[in-house]
Amino acid sequence: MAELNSPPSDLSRPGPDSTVDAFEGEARAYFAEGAQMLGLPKSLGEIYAVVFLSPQPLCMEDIIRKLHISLGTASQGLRQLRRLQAVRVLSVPGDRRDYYEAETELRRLIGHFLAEVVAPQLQSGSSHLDAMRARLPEANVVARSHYRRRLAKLEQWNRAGTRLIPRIAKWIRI
Amino acid sequence: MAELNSPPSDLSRPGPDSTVDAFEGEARAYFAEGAQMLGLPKSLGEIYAVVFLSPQPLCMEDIIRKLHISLGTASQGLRQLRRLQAVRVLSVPGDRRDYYEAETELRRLIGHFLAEVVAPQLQSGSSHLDAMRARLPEANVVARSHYRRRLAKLEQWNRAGTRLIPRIAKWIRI
DNA sequence: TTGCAGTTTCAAAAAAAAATGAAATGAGAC
DNA sequence: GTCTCATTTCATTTTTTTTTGAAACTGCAA
Repeated sequence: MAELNSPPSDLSRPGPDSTVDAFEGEARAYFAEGAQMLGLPKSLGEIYAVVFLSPQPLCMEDIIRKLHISLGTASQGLRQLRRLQAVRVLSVPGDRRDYYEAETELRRLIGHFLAEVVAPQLQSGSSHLDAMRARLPEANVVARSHYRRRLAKLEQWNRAGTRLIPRIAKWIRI
Repeated sequence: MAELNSPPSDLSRPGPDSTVDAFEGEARAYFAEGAQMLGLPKSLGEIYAVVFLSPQPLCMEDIIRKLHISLGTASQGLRQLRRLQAVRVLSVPGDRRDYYEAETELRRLIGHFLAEVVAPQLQSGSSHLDAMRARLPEANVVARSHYRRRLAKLEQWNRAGTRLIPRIAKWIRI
């Protein structure tokens, strides 16, 4: 209840508020878990949570202050979020800081994730499959046809994935 | 070329063969990367690769010998693969060891992954959202409606995911 | 320019995740 | 039932990932 009308050091930002903190804490946990399921660092999810919830765009310093993380973590986390286009960068004239706001369209978030994370994975997979085909064991006829069948199955998976990816982004409605 | 006709210690298994090794090495890399993209341990992918490629079912000892991993890693990896129903257990009468063969139907692999990994995540997410709704900041009217809008968006995502999951498994063709 | 706030980088530290292997457990051959 | 060997468990070690923060860099305001 301390500073309802007395901002802490910056004019326009609200001070500590226990209901906001509890609410934000849940949101951070929500996104942290989501990030981890996608194989991304927990801190990435937390940074996104803070930007997602904020009514105004935030600068890096705001994020550091809210999450008590280091400069390095914030900088690298924001870099990744930018790469995934999960945040947009805004420039304020007369202020050299970068401000961030969240991309909140699930359709776009998924589209960028597919393009930045899944597609490269499929491409790398495809290289492994090419290498496998070049090294098909010569062994005996029975074994060879077994390996060939397995490889064919993997190639089928990879092709299916490659064809599907561009379509999924379009199918998403929300 | 050493032991083309002289199995190493077990009658029915082929000995070292450099073309098989190179082929399998690529397959292990393929599945290791795939596992990591799904947030699963690399060793899980490698174990699956070995079982997936093997013409015969393998026992744990076979896997340990092929991958040079410890008993504990093999046991825990197989436990997870069983949980995901990515491998099936076979019993051979008169042999107390368990033998494993791979589930190779992508449709089923995806279905089990959705059920065992994604669905619980959505459920947990849903709890966080409930907690958020119970803690909606009371602040001023403008802020409150902003938070409410954000929360509604997350709830919409979660519902979409929950509705989608059972359908995806059916849509998969391969 | 020049100075400096804002940002990035990166070597080192900390934390988290995974692997190890010996001891405990347990299933099934005998 | 007993004994053996396959498997599980789990405290410890190793490896990998993430975080930290100080130094280098950048580009804008003055």
